[in-house]
Order: sequence, then C-alpha cells, then structure tokens
Amino acid sequence: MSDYEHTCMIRGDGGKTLRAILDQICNKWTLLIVATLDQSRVRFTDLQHQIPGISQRMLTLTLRNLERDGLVDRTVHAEVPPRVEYELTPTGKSLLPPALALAGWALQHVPHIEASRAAYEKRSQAAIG
Amino acid sequence: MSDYEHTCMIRGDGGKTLRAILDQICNKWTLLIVATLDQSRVRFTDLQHQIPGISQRMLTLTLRNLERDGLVDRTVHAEVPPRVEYELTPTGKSLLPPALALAGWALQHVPHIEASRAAYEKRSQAAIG
DNA sequence: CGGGATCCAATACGATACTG
DNA sequence: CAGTATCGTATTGGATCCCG
Repeated sequence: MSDYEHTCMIRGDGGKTLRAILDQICNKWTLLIVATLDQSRVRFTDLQHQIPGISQRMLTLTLRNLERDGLVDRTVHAEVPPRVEYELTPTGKSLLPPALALAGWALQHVPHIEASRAAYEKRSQAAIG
Repeated sequence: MSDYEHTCMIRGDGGKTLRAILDQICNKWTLLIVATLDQSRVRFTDLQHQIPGISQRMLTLTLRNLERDGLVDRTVHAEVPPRVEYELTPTGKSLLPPALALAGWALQHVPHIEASRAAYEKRSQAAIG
C-alpha cells in the first residue's frame, strides 16, 4: 500500500475507531512498554525498573489495556512470593517494527527539534522585547 | 540499526527528552495533521474540514507546536481575506513514513483488537456474574 | 511481589465569544 | 479567514495506603 493510500484511509470517516486505537497505542507509556517487552518475558517489577519514571499505577493500567487489546499475555505463577510475567503476543510483536521506527525517528531528530524549539523561543522573546 | 539496538536506546537514561518528544508526536492530533499535510500545502480551514472532529483551538495549538518543532512551515499571504497555508518541512516529511507505518498497523489490526476487547469484556462480566 | 482503591494536581480538550 | 481569550469539564497521572 502506498503512502497516499494510507493517508486516505486515515482521514476516512470510519476512522473514529481507528483514531481511538491510535490514541491508545500512542500514549505516554504504551510504546515504551512494548519496546521493553521486545526480547522476552519480563516481571512486573523488572518492567518498572527498566522504564524509569513510570508509576506503579500507570504500569498496571497500561498493561491491562495491552492485555485487553490482545497485545500482551499475562502469566501468573502459583508461587510464594507471587511471580507475574508479561510477554508480547504475536500481534504485539507485529507492532514492534512500526513502534521502533517511530521511536528511532524521534531519537534521530531530538537535536534538530531541540534546536528548532530554542530558536522559536528566541524569536518569541525578541517579538516581545 | 537493529531492533535490539533501538530498544536499548529507547530505554536508556537520556531518554527523558526522547520521551517528551515521543509524547508530543503521539498525541491525539499530531499524526492526523501530519498525515493530512502529506501531499501539499493546505489552508487552515481545509485542514479543519479534512480532520473531522478537531476543534479550532486544538488545530491551532497543534500546528503551533509542529511549527515550533520545525516540522511544519506556516505561510501567511498578504491578502484580504487572509490566507494561511501549512506544509511539511523536510524534517516533517521524514516523519511521514514511520507515522504512516504505525497508522497502517493500527488500521490492519482494528478487527483483531476489537474482537479481543469484546472477549475481554465478556470474561470480566462472567467473572462478576 | 503484584496490584487494587482512593485522593488530588495538572493538563488536555471542547464550546463559546470576540477580533483584525 | 484565521485566529486569540476565557471558561468549564474530562481525562491523565502521580502519591499514598492497603491487601492477599
């Protein structure tokens, strides 16, 4: 499918559901969690450590949403202390390439964007003064 | 760069700036606007029509952010009535492929995700009842 | 250890009214 | 036409406490 066809479908009217799903994929933590689950199954606490800054609450909520959408599998081991592991489903893994592509783009353009922001702020200041 | 290297860089500590930028790209309207600017320069009102559901306020705000980040150029024509056109900068255009890849993924998996959600709700109901 | 429940602050967003 | 300003609501997310 060409880029142009993509844009047409994105803009299409039926796109309300699509927008909702895009919103959910593109929130603050989803991409990070998916990226972190790339290699293997990971425990809850390990996830929390590997994603600095995420709160327990948001980790739980985001994982539940991913589970609900069939992108992540949750395995509870009947042990004491309890052990819960998360891993990507095949669908979840299929999200990896585009997700990493976007993240890679952001990574590449951080310097450019920061410079552009600085220049913009400077212009704003100049306009005021 | 391999997927694995990508994930390492995403998870890295310096990632606070990266996360902030990813957040901004992945908000409710940015991807839609970028996708809509794909082909050519578009006027403010036309953008509003091509992105059903966006409010004037959010269109303005998001466009300003994109301009600030150097992804969109704003051209004001000295006419009456005024005419303002927006177009992607080269950096903005470079965002197009990964953005469309993600949107394409979402599009492909809408049915699967909706089915998974329905099944999940059903399980939850069963657990309650 | 994993995570549910609650409270609270920040902010994102929409609706409306006004302007050059 | 292309915004800006203001207001009110809805959502997001962190902090904290508690529980099996």
